[in-house]
Amino acid sequence: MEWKEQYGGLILKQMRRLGESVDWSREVFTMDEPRSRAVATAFVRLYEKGLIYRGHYVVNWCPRCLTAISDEEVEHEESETLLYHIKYPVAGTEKHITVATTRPETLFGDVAVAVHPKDRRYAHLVGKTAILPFARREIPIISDEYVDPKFGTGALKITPAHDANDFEVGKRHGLEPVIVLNPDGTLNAQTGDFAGEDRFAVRKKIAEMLADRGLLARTESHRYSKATCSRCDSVIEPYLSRQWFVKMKPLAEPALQAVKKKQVKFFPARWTKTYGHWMTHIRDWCISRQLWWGHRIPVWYCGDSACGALTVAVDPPAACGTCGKGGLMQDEDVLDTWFSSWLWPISTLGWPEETADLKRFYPSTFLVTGPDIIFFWVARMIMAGIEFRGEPPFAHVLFNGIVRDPQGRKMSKSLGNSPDPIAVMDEYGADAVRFTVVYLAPLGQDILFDAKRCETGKFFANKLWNAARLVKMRLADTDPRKVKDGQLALTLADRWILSRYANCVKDVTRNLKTYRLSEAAQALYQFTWHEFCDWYLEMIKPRWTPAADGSLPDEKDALTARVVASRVLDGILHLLHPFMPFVTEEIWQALPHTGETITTSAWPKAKKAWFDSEAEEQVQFLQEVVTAIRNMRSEMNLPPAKVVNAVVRADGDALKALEANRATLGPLARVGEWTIGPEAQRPGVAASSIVRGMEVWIPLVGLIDVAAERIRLTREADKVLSDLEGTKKKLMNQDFLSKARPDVVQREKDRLEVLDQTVVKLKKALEALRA
RNA sequence: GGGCGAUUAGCUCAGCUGGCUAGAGUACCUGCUUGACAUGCAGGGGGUCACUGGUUCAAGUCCAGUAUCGCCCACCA
Repeated sequence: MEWKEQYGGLILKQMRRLGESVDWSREVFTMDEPRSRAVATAFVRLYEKGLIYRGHYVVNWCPRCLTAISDEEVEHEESETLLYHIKYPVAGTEKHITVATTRPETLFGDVAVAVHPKDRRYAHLVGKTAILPFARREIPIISDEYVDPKFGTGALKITPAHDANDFEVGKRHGLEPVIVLNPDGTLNAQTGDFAGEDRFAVRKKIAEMLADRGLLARTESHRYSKATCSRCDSVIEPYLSRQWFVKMKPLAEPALQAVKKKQVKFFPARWTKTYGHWMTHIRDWCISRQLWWGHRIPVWYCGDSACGALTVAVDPPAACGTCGKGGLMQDEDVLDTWFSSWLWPISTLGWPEETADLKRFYPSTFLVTGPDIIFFWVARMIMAGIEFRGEPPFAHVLFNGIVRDPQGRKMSKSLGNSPDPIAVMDEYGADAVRFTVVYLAPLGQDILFDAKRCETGKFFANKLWNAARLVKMRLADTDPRKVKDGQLALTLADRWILSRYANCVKDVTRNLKTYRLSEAAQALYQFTWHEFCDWYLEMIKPRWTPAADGSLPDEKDALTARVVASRVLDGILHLLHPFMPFVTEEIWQALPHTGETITTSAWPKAKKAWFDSEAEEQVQFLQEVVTAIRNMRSEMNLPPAKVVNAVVRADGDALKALEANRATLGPLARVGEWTIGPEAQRPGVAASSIVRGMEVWIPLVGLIDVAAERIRLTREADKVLSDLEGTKKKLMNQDFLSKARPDVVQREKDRLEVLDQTVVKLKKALEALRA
């Protein structure tokens, strides 16, 4: 209980700090009374259905934990060991039969030597007996299909108590198993002089002694998969003991169907294959543990040896269910922790009582977890849900990637490579950590996590904070909620940001629906920073920034900017809220808002009217012009403070767009005077750039670095020429023209035209420099 | 032995339905005390998309195979 307070408390603290959205009033503990009752009830019901049984079997035994563990708790690792070829003398002859084993120390537990029935090499020995070295026991030489004649010597020592397959072979031949190990992995009294010594020490010693007696034919190195305990890393011993098991096949079948029929859907879908494979090859689940911590097995044994019956019950029975006598003893073992975990979806809702919660909340919509516990937990929850409630506990399962350290290793206590989440949050902030981790983790992909990467989220939060600060400041005492659409006059920039925003809403919402959280986060990051902040907030500065005397260029225009900016910001806050709950709530509260908390306010919707491809197209063009001018300025080493003039030769829509947005473009490109028109001429010495086939010049008398400009233009021309070549090639291809989609063909044609013009004009610009 | 993932800029990775003239963050170079933000702004260099074949008008994207790394499963001593 102390342990629970300490570590359970830490996890809860981390959850609160991370801002997890949790109903804290429903916190329960796996060992509390209602949950214990659920566990006992499940056991009793399965027992009564004949799905739980007790028996002697070879199980995975951990000599350090001193308990049986399930197959899932065993880890396998490719490893190298020695394969010992040991000669067993054949009784009554001078001959030997040589067996191959990796564990010579278990020879004391041998009860037979087996060969394949069709193996001619050994046919004459079947029926004879072999003499076990040291043990002075004779054991039969038998034949069994199980033996692989091609492995080792083709003769197999049979040790039923310490090998699951040998156990089966032994059973077929009516051979009594001999246990030679103590629970702690030392040899037992069966082994005479070796009793009390560790299995690995004995292995070495036996090998030496066999060699001394000429009974060790040879050793060879052998690759095998080493089985270790997932908790303590000790080498697992197959060990014959009495344990409780759950019969899995009947439970697995409906659970397998539920996933096949998409009643339960996995994200990413590939895990359904893993699940399906495991479910089809499932083996019975060993649920008893020889530990002190856990739910006791709800089984009582009659104290009367004449009766000896067992009573299985949820509540401790007063008397034996068979003979009615008292003095019952409860089973000493406890249950595998997963035996309570698999009931989690129902036990937390009050099962086995038919509670209101259970009726209302079962089944739930989805589960988030790691793929490393798909068998331990997910599969078993589905089985338990169907078994006890008649339907699966959830519709969707999201499998997160696993967070690894920068070297790609799994976070583990022994490596000490897992950062303390609280410390990371202290350094970067909870929102930053949340955002960064989601941003970095594509659906189901493991991520290499370095705390330093949380800068991404931290800087982003800072950016958002400052953008909000600007909006709040410029909003002055305007309350955008009270402004009617009719009071607004949307400019191109406004239409553009609303359109981009609508796209962003669509994108984020769609990605969230399919659990592509990282893509949703990236879309938000991109939109917020590089469209809303970098462009929109810059574009509207001339409109809503008051002069020194507090006056605005145009009241209606300023109002429109205020309303659009604050609406888009409000939308961003909502979309971002699941990723960064703290900072978004804080900002939202500081701005005019409706409702108590952003958490429960409505999720943004993209209004159809906002999608405006014309505005997007036009602004994109203007951005290209601005970028071209910035590029020229930068390459010509013109300081940002230096205001220059610009000349653009343009006509048609381009001309209109430029004319209409002079005031917006000026500050962005730091251009003072614009000369725009179809007849505009290169102004003598100038830097030039071609945007969509139109020439843009910056007159630079006395300022231009001719050599630098020539290099820049040449580089530009090279790139355009190679693009041009590719495009030409495509358009000369008859198959392309006839088979490609018409819009694709048209796009290539348009591109060709623009590129052609660009090349011509770049060449002209280069010539002009020569003069 | 089976299954699954990964292989794209120096590094960490996006790129879902094939149209990419291949992106982001970071690192790097240049210039900026531009009245929200130097946790910032602007500009720039940097990639034969592991390899080999195939399908297609068109492949980072689809198919087959190969290689390397990683994970999971499997009762061959």
